[in-house]
Amino acid sequence: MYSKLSRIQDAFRVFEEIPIRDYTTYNSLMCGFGSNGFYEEAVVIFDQMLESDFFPNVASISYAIRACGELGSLDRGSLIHDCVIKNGLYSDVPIVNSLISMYIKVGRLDLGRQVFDDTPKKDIISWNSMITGYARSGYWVEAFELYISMRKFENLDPSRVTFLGLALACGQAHNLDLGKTIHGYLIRSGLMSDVRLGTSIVDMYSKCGAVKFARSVFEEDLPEKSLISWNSLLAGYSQNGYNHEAVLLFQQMFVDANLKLDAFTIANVVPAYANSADLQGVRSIHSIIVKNGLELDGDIVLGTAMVDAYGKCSDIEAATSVFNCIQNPSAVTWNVMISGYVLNRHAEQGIPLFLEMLNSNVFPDSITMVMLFQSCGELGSLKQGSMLHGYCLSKGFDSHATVNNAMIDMYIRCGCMKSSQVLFNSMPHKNVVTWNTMLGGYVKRGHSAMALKLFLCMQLENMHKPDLVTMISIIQACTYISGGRGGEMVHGFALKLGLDSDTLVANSLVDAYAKNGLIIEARSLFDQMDRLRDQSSWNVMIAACGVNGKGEETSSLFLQMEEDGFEPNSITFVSLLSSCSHSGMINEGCHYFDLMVSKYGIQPSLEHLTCIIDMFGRAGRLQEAYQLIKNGHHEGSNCNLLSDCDAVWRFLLSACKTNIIMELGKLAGEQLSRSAPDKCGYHTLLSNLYASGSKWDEAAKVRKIFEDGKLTKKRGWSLAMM
DNA sequence: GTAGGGTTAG
Repeated sequence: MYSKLSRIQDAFRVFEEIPIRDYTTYNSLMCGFGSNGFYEEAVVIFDQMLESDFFPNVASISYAIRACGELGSLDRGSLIHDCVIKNGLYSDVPIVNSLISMYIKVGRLDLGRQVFDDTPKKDIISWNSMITGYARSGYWVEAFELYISMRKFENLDPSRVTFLGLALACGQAHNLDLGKTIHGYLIRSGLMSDVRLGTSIVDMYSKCGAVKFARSVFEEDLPEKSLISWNSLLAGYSQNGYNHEAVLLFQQMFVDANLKLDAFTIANVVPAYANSADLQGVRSIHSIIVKNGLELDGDIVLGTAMVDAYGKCSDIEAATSVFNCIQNPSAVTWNVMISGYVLNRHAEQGIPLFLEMLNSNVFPDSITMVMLFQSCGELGSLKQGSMLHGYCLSKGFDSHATVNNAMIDMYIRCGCMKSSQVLFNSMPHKNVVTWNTMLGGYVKRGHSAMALKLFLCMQLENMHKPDLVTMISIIQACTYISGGRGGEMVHGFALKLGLDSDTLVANSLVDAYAKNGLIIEARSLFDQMDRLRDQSSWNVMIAACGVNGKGEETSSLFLQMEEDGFEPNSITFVSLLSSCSHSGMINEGCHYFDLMVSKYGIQPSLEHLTCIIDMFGRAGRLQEAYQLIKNGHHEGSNCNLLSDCDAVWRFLLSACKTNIIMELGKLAGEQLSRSAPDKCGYHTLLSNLYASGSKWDEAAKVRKIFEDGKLTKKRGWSLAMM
């Protein structure tokens, strides 16, 4: 009685007090433990039973097998399996079914299949368990083969559960065609009115990325919707990048009084907020979690999603604090935490966190390695990266293509092209990302010719079709090869590969033509783009005019851009300002700067300010640039670039040197000596400024301070070493 | 006594 009321402690107390026990006592207690999730306890009772006078009967054995499956305990499960064989229970179908299910739950599909093949008697449950087992792991071929055998050789009719399994197989394998067939069959047989089956079809379409179909099934085919139906559609939106739709659906669910949202709902909507970098949204979800009494620590998936969300929204403190709340972080939790640190410019936390992870006995997976290589690459830490490379070899992670790709990227970022090449050449199973990483690496490091050579190899090998990412890298490579015809060449590639109608590719091509000085070709391609144009296209075209000295064309482009409904962004103004600077259009430049701040409310960035300095510098009117920035338009903002940003001062100082403007240069030098005394770069700049103005004494003085500084440092080191 | 729809990282 107590067991059925979920008051398992009381049940156990009563059990302890019963002096004379029989099968029913043991079985009902095991059943009680099992159905309340106390599998460990169920197994303990089973052990006690073995020691007692009552040998377990079929019911107790099947309870015990189930408990082993839930616990993931292969060893215990196999022991009971032996016991089943010894006692001649192999002809009991439910026992055999429990064994199949247990092996599948502990992740041993092969052993489950062995039992399935060996057993003389099977029923629909045996077939369904095996089909669902394959389906969960995405082995749709095996799942369907079994289904066909079942119909053909056993003449068994499929049940609803069979179709749940088959729909799941299609979803896991992203097999949309087969999924549609199943859907059609369910409609014809009138089974779609079953909420579970209908929901499994929504889920199948969601997993196949066909969210429109998922939505229409949800709306039209489901006469009755459960919370799971809603959650399945929400997952479909969220996982396929339909963030806005996911949020809207969630809000609809939130106001619907008949729905009591659960951890699945929340875990599904969180990535939608996270991927649109909506910190407010994530915070509101956090408060919903608290209000609904859903513990972040209680559901590891939800907790992990929250850590990830805060990380992606740049609130690393909140991410850390959620992470610290989680008692038993999973490997995924550790992974998202490491990733959060890398994203938020704290890559140095990667390795220490990894060591902590190992300490807490959570085994890292291939994604952990990918994250750690990212952090080493970000830090340029070749030493840590190489050590991690060794670790991967010893643990067998080097068999994962993604890990190898991350390693190649790490070596490239650490400036070690040789190692990345060796690794690349040694990889037996490359994928398109491998090629793209290596290609992109050559481009980033300025080895355009090598990139083109590799691109040729890729096509000769003919194993992996170049994709958009390949194309963008190749366009960039061609932008900087000599002869000026790189743009045409790469345009040819894009046409051949059928990638020319992609906006990103077309934008890069416009840029490539422009940088090769072919402004006419750039403009003509830009005009052809028509509906393909996005905001970035306009930015690229404006910049293209700028570098080719066509400053006057930018104003009309800017007007057209606004007419076409694209609002200029920060990058647009960088392009505009740099174009004005190249064409010596100071008045227009000032006008755009003013427009940017007052009309569009965009805070000037370092790039904008360097354009301004460059623009005035070219005319020898640096004092005005200084005034503009100083009096500028950033009053009231938190960040005053002139007092906070050394880079602006350094750029100003450097411009003063070129223009031999002593007073302002000195001012910039003094500012730098105050704000960045440890960085010696400014000494050189300042002494060069004095030297170019023939103020040799001052130049020498600055140099002396610089040399002395170095000397002190050296002395400090020798002292420390003694 | 056995099977049975949904969740996180790249």
